[in-house]
Order: sequence, then C-alpha cells, then structure tokens
Amino acid sequence: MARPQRRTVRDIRRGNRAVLLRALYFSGPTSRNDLTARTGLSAATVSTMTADLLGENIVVEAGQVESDGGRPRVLLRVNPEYGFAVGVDVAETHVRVGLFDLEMTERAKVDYMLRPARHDPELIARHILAGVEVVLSDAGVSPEQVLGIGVGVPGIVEPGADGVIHATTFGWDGVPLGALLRRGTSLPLYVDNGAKTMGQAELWFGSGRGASEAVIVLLGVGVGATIVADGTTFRGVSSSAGEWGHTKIVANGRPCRCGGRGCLEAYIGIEAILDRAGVTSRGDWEEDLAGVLASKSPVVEETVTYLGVGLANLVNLVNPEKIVIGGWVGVQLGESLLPDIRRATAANSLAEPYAATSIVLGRLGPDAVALGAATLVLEEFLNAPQVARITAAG
Amino acid sequence: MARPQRRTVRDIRRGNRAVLLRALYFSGPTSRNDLTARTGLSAATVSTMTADLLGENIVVEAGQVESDGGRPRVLLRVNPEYGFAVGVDVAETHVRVGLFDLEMTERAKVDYMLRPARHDPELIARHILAGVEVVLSDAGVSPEQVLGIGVGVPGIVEPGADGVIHATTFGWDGVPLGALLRRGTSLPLYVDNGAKTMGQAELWFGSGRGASEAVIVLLGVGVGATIVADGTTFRGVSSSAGEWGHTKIVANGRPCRCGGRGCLEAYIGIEAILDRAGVTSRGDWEEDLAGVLASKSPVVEETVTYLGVGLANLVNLVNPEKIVIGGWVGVQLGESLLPDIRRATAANSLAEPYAATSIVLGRLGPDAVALGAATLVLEEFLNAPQVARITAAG
DNA sequence: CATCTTAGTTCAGAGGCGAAAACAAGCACC
DNA sequence: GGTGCTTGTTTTCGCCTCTGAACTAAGATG
Repeated sequence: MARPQRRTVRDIRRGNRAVLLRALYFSGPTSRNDLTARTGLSAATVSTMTADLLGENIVVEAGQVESDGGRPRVLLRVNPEYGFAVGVDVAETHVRVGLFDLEMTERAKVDYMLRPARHDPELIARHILAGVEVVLSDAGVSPEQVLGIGVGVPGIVEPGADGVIHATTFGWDGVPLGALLRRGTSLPLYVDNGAKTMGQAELWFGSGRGASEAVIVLLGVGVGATIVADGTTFRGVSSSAGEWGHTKIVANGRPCRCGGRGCLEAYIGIEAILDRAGVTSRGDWEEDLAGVLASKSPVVEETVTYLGVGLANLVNLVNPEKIVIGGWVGVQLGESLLPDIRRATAANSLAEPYAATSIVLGRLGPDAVALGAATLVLEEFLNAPQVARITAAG
Repeated sequence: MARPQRRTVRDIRRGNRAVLLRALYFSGPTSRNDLTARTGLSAATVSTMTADLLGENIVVEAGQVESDGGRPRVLLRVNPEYGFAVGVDVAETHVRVGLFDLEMTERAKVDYMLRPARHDPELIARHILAGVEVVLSDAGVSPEQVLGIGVGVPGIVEPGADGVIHATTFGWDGVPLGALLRRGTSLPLYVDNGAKTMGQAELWFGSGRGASEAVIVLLGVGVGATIVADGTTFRGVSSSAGEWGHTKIVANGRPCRCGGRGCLEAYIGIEAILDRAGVTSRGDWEEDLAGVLASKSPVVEETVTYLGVGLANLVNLVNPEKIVIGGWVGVQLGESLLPDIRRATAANSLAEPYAATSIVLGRLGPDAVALGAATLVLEEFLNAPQVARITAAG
C-alpha cells in the first residue's frame, strides 16, 4: 500500500544526481570510472553530471591515480567547503553549538551552561542563535555558506514547521522551538529528538555505518532508541517512534518518573541503577556508576538482565541487523559487560532474529548529538543538492 | 542513508503505470479525467497509458457518467478477471486454499484437515498443490490466468527464493516449503508468515485501510504483529520483525512455550488465559474463552492489563496511527472489552503517541490469512503490472 | 443548428538516459 | 620518435518519457 508518487523526467535527473553525490560522499575520492560501476549509471551520464557538479563547485578534483597501462583516473570528491552545517545539542545541563563542514569536521563550537531547572525556551533559543553567530565568526564562515541548522532536543518533537516540543524533563509541553528560532534566522532549520540525532550520527559515521535495518539505543539519564528501517530513521505517525525507555518490561513494576510503572528506564536509567544499588549520589554520576560496576553488587547483574530484556524485545520486534549501544551509561556498561549483555539478550529473544543481530558499542562520544543534528542538514543536502549556491570558498 | 537506485526513463513509465493502476484499483470506477487529478499525471499521459492498459485488457470500461453540460466521462476500472491469485493458509489444524480474482472476491476454496501433530512438510506441500488444482478447476480458471500463489504459514520465513521456514509449533526448523512447492508448479510463489498475511489483509481491505503507519496484532493461539511503516509491511533484516508475542512484559515471569519467560504470549495467548483462569479445556477454546469472559473472574481484568501493556509498548516504540486487533481471541476480547483495552493501553503509554493512535478491532474473519496471502500476489501485480499476458477472460 | 461545456487524443518539443564512436592520455616496444 | 595497446572521459546520436497546447469528440442548451 505504499503510495508512490508520479515522476517526471526531471525527477530522474534529481534522483540520479543524489545517487551520484552519495556515492561520491561515502566512497571518498573516486574516479568517474568507478562511479559508473558504483552507481550503475552510464559513463555518459556520469560525465555530464560530474561536469555540472564541478561547475557548481559542489565537487572538486582530488588528484589522479595511475591505471595500469591506460589513461590515469582523475579522482573527484565532494568539496568539504561547499557548505557548512550547524549542529546543536540541547541537553539538560548545557546547550552546545557546533559548526561542521560537509565532511563533518568540527570547525568551531561553543557551550552554554544551563543552571539547573532553568529551561526557559526563550533563553535556550537565544543561546542557540548566539551560538550560531559565535561559531560562524570563529570559523570565518559567512551565513550564506551555511546549509542549515540541525537541533537535537530531549523529548518528543512534533512533525511540522514549528518544531513543537514536548519534554517532560524540561517542563516543556508544546514549546515551538522551531518558531522561536525562525524569528532570529532565515537558515533552514531541522529540529529532532536528541536520541534520534545521536542515532543518526552513529548510523552515518559510527558503529552503525552501512546498516540498513538497525537500532541505536541511547542509555543515559533517559533511555531512548532510534529505529532505522531501510536506511532511514523510522519516525512513526507523529515522529515519536523509538520511545523505548518507557516500554514496560515488568507489568506493574517500579514507578518511573514518567508516571508509569515498570518502564525500562525505571530499571536501567542511571538514576534507577543508582537507586537500586542504594547509592545516594553526590553529583558525579559517572563516578557513582563506576563504583557500582566495581562493587560486584548483584545490581550489576540485574541491570544487565533488564537491559537484555529490553534489547531482546527490540530484537524480536524490529529484527535489526545491528544494535548499537550508545550514550555514556551504555558505553560504560558495555565496556566491561558487553558479552554479558549479549548473553542476556540471547536468553530473552528468539533464536532466528537474535542470530541475525550483532550487538556493538557506540563509537562516538557525547558529541554525537550535535554531530547527528548537523547530519540532518547533510542528509538534506545529499538528497536534493540542486540549488545552485554562491560560495566564496572553493 | 537510504540507498536510492539509479533510474532511467523506462523506470518512470513503469512507476507511473503502477501509480495509475493503484489509483484505478483503489478508487473503483474512475474516469480518465479524475485520474489526472488523482495521480498528478497530465491528461496526455493518462490517455496514452490507459489506452495501453485497455489494449492489454488489464483495464476495462465500466460505463459512463454524465458531466454537467459536456461530454460524458467514461469510467474505467481494473479488469477483475484479468488474472487470479491463489491464497493459502497453512494453520495448525488445516490447510486452506482459496482462489481470488483481482478484486479479491473468493471464487473457490478447499480445506484439508490436518491430523494433530501431523505436519509433514511433504504432505503440506502436496495439499497445497492439490488444492491449487482443485480451486482452479472448480472455478474454471486455467493456470495461465493465475498471477501467483501466496502462502501464509506459522513461524518465521527466511527471506530468499526457497521460502525456508522455522516454525516451532510445527516442529519445522529450516523447512524449504517454497522449494518443495516449486517442484510442483511454475507459478510465482510468495511465502510469508501468517500473521503478516493477515495483517496485509486488514491493511488493504479491513480496518487498517489507508493507514500508512500501523500495527495489526493477531491474538489467537499464538500472538503476533504486523508492523506497517510507510504503507508497507516492515520485515527487518531477516524478515522476522513483528514477533510481538515473545517480547517480555514481565522480566523473569511466566514460562512460555518458546522456552523463555515473561513473554506476552505467556499471558494473553489463549492457552495462557485459560491456564490462568484455571480452565481445563475440553477442546473448544472459543467456548472456554467465552466462559472466562462471562465469569467476571479477575483473570479478565488481568488479561486486559497485560494486553494493554503489550499494546502500549507498540504505541511507544512504533507510534502508529492505528492499531488493529485481529485474530479470533482478539476479536472476542475486543467485542466486550475494547474500551477497557484502550484504557489499559493509555495507562501504560506516553501521552503524545497514545493520542496519535486509534485502537480498533479487525473486520476480517479467520479467512483473512488466506486473503492476505493472495494479496501478496496482488501487491506484486499493482507494483509491476508490465508483463503482457494473454487471457481468455475479459 | 450554432454555441457552450467538458472529456479525451494527438502532436511537437524539451529533457533524460545509454550505446557507441571519438577523443585523451599514458605505456611498451621497436 | 612512431605505432599500437590500454584505459578513462567526452561527445554524438537515437530512443524514451513527460507535458502543454492545439485539436477532436460528444453531449447540453436554446
């Protein structure tokens, strides 16, 4: 029942151009000849299309490589300075703004600390807008060169132009962050859930690279997941798909801060782990968690079991080829306990889907949220790179 | 990271043809004029394309309708007799083979009872092949008119041409049913999990009609789900996605026939319900369940709660616009308890995704498995209806 | 019967792709 | 250095698809 759209001959060009650009982007420096093989396009088409892209400065030459006996291949690659993307991570404790070139190399960044419980939407919007100006001037990039701004936020982001957010932890219920930002900038905006942007980052540049069906889970203060179907983030009807943390693993179990009972997050969220271990934190959760892990307390094993149950449910329901465990809690747990986590998952999932899944740790650090947010911009660029742009760089 | 394919001008035609045919199929009798509006194609294209389709007998005229003042519109529709599809339901107690025309009207059917525990693959394959011959001759349809055979089976079906099946309840572990059938017929074969074919049927012709993001759950002896993403069944990497019945809702809970503990199926599968109610069945499960429901035993409320938890997990994780409850247990429960089920689901899911979801009962009876299996053939036909076929009908 | 209205068809033109020919640029060898 | 060989890239040409516009079809109306 998929609803295909009508197509016209122009769409072909656009689509093939995206295919070509993606191949170029992900294969690194590549010759035209290789591109015909990789894309399946004819040499003629590759030739004319690369000529266009070179003319628009989207693609640049990148040296030559000799070919045994014949004319050397000219290597091409996407011009990393054709444009830039801003990635923003709005977290509980800080707002981070990063500027990335098209290769996703960070060119500048700036942090704004948030006083606890100070999550005024206006303030956050001001931080973001100020941050954008700062990173641009730090890196010497002009606004015209920026392809867009991606923002990762906690909570659920409604689909639509206003970027309306529901984030219980912030006390935000229906905050139109996108609209607030729109007042201060005319650049394209992409607002998405932070777990999803992190997932996007791991999918494109981290441990999930190349996977077409995957789940990237984020274990931190909150617990979330990004479900990737057919290579793209699965969003569901109102963009909240992947709320794994509040799926129930114990009917009528421990109370959760969401108001429910028995949520996964109520067992393996960092606060839950510490609580179950009887630790009263003095502020440094990472240290606290390390202490629990070192203690050989039964809480560790229980945590692994609960996580295994949660992961197994994903294995059964989603049947991914890869599960990436990210977030700082996830990585800290996984470093020592990955085999146990795998075992616990296997014990709770069906044999066939479990056999098809590999469970790995995330590779990107906590900056992945901002990187992933910038990747939203990159994705758009790779999908529809047709607007001719004027750049000073090159 | 979706990987688009290169396209050539020919693909446009194929794609637009599919768009047109789908519009024609789902809008019923439609004029060319309406089709231009519905498909977005130009009148010229619609004209030439419908001429082709009429010439191939895929589409036929279906009367006229006057248009105020001008030339009357000629109505067109898909020729229901252009081809036929066979749908097969392989269940624990029987094998059912149905023949459907393109409008999915059943033209003939035949049942083969299976003795309990008699699930020899060869036997089942023979039943299916014999059944195909029977329904064809009963309906007076020749094999050349059949577009394909869809088969719904229990258990997990590996992707690939051999249709390899893992069905614990049948004692099948790696049975290549597709290959077995291939020996006896040269018609196109589509083998899929029965819960998925039922889901497909509800999605196309039942309560799920028109939904793009949906979940169709099947409650019966087993418990399963079909996850629909962007209008198509989501299969995961090895085609086993949707194994909802063995997701855990009580870590370390009741033992399940799958060997695990705390599976949803161990609470709301029919055997589990009866067991929890202390009923020792004398064979008629439907009656037993009716008895339990009438008894006002606390088991009923518990069952609703467990189901609510299971559904809530789907709401949170998948964020569907619609959940369809199917399967005979599902319908029997839902008939009296749907409001309670909704309440239990709401209590265990996040507010935003719950608000976006409507929970409804399935509309199609137990025949939906075979119908859905036939729909696999129909789907293929609507996607790529390009092979010119010779038919006697029309 | 002339005119109006709406439906459907035909035709010319633009834009796309691919096959193959042509061109480019090295290497090897005499 | 010239000649042929090999491989990479560009150009040419034919075929295909879509669309807009002109055109034909068919009924209603007065």
